[in-house]
Amino acid sequence: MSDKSKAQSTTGATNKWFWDLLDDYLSKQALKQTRQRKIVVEEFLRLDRHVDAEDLFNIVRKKDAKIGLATVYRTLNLLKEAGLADQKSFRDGRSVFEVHRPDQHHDHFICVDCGKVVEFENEEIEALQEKVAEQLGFKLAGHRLDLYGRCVRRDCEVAGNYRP
Amino acid sequence: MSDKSKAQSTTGATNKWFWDLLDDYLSKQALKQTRQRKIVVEEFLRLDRHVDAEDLFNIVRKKDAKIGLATVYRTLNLLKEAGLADQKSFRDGRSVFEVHRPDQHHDHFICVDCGKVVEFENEEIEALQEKVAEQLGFKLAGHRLDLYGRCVRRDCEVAGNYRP
DNA sequence: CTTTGTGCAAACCCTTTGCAAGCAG
DNA sequence: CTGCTTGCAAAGGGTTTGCACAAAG
Repeated sequence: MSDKSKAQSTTGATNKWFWDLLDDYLSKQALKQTRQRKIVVEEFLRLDRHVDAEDLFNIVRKKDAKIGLATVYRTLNLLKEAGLADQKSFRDGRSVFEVHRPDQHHDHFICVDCGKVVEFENEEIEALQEKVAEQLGFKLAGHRLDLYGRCVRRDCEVAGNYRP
Repeated sequence: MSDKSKAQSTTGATNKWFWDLLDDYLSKQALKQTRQRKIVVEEFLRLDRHVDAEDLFNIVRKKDAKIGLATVYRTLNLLKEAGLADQKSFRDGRSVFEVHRPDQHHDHFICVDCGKVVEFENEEIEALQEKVAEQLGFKLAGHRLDLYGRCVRRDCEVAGNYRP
């Protein structure tokens, strides 16, 4: 568990790297920069947490009521193609997206009672993963680690709503 | 990476514990033992690997052409309720089921090119997970670890077909 | 201008559900 | 007999796609 909060800013200021990579990708693929894309990405970055398409859609439509859900999906998929976002599916059916940080990967702890998600990072585990991959004769490209359990909160009484 | 092959048999012989628990569950819940359920569970156990509902359906219908896909889904969900099977979703939309082994949990390595899945187990990682959970103030109940990478097989050229 | 992007709605895909008929207990 | 189960088909819920119009380069 290291200092995971240092590099992240809630403002868009430190996200220049993201926009740079995105611009790069767009021009290389001869894709276009549009108002809608800009809004979706801005909000995605501003939130800076895992969101599903509909979450983001509801936020984005406040900025521009005419943006469609399909555009949000298309933009998120674009980011995924560009390697700038990761897609995961925690619960069934619905999947969530989050900014892909090449340097600073984080894993998740999900409370099986209230569904709360806490992010964490552990270098020892990451190192062991590399080792395991090597032993198996694979070249590791990425991973996903979700821990499930119960958080020790008084207000966490919503038992049974979420089964991994 | 320990001796994970020792306890598993491909025949149904060592699966008595499973049937016992299932029978228990059924009678306690006043549910019924039916021909269809028996066939679905038999094949599920015989395969002894992660399968999606349609996979299993295609196998099961060879034993009984009249079994419906819905029944397969219902049976798998029953096993999940009973705590005898785990459900995971590797790729989008489709989820896979596998026998829940309380004693012997395994994680997965998924080739991002050919989609091949290899199971592994690493006690050090598991131990660290406990530690992390404790540090976060959680009580660990389970986990899911998927490693993504490329396998070193000559016949693995199916690049781009699978993105985690 | 040419080509990509957008909105809308319909199409898709996996999974669940309603219903009448079928069986286990 | 009672009520859980099944098959079928239709409905659901999230995601994608076809199409005509809009807009970026």
